[in-house]
Amino acid sequence: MSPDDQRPVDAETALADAPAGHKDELRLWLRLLTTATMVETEIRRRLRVQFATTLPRFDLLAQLQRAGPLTLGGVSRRMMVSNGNVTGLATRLEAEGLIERRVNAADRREQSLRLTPRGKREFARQSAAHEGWIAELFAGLSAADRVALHRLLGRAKASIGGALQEETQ
Amino acid sequence: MSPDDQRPVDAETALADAPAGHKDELRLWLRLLTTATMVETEIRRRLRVQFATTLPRFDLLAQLQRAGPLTLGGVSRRMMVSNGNVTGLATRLEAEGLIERRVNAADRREQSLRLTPRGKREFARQSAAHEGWIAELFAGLSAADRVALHRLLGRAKASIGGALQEETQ
DNA sequence: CGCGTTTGCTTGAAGCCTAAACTAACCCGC
DNA sequence: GCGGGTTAGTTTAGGCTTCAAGCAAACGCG
Repeated sequence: MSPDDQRPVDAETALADAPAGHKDELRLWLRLLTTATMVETEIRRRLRVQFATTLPRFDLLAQLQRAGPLTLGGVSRRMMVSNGNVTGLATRLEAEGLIERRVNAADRREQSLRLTPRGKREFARQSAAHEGWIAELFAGLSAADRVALHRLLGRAKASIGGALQEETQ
Repeated sequence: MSPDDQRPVDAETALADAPAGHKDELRLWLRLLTTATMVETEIRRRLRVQFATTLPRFDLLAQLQRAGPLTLGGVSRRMMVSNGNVTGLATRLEAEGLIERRVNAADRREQSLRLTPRGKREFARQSAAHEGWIAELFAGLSAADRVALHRLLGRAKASIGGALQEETQ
């Protein structure tokens, strides 16, 4: 039973010790994933304990705040999630009185979502805290490193986007 | 209402156009998140269509393959997920005949998970494909960029880890 | 020895998420 | 106008995930 090391071991550490091949890319991917997961988990935790909300709810409010009234489909595309997902999320947020639905008279298939006044207030509080949390988590990175990282991630995104394109074609 | 732009818009593009403050870090975080999400979504999709499996299942098999027999708790720590999560995952994988549970005679609270022969074969196939997919997605990045990105992500991880530490103390 | 604590795992309730099937509304061309 | 195709949104089934509560085994210490 391998007395089993008890300290927390992150996925990357556990996985990265493999032989040769494309292991280079694999290590990069694991580190990217681990980093994103660490931040995401912490943000979810803080949203839960400090605001009794969740990341998807917060994200949906953020879309409405920044892009004005949106259809469900618009939110779905922006959040990169499925249509059905947004339906459920919107239902819950509406029930909580943070957003409201309004059917588009000109095209009755569509409905636009918008923040209620209460939703605006609530999101403003959450958003300010959120911005601070992110700043705090990345504070250990120099400004130059942040810029460099941002640039390299841009290239990574382009690489991935390109690969996805080719696949479709 | 708002004829609504129809092209896909990723979260980052949609969110990053905000005023001043700690927006620097926020933009970095959004790009990091978007990049990771793009890869993850594609990997999930390919696992589903090519192997009729899911990412968490694959990850659990990967842990067992690379770290030998593990307790549920060991898997939980390595995968950075909750205990209850692993219970359900293990139940499904056991039902599919890919792993087996074995109670530790010396400590009957513990049970070790290990791959069955069929699990080993299945994972070997999936793993080879997975490695290729990752290489493909990051192929547009030069070796130098990959190294630099890996290094910067290491610093980001350290920054985040540090912030989490302080919080606890 | 015995009792309180810790540890490993399971359960239950709730929410998130997807793909696929479906409904309703719109559009287009005849 | 009307039928075929498209688009917006909902529903359903299934899986993933968490937290919190709970149970049983083991530990530790008086």
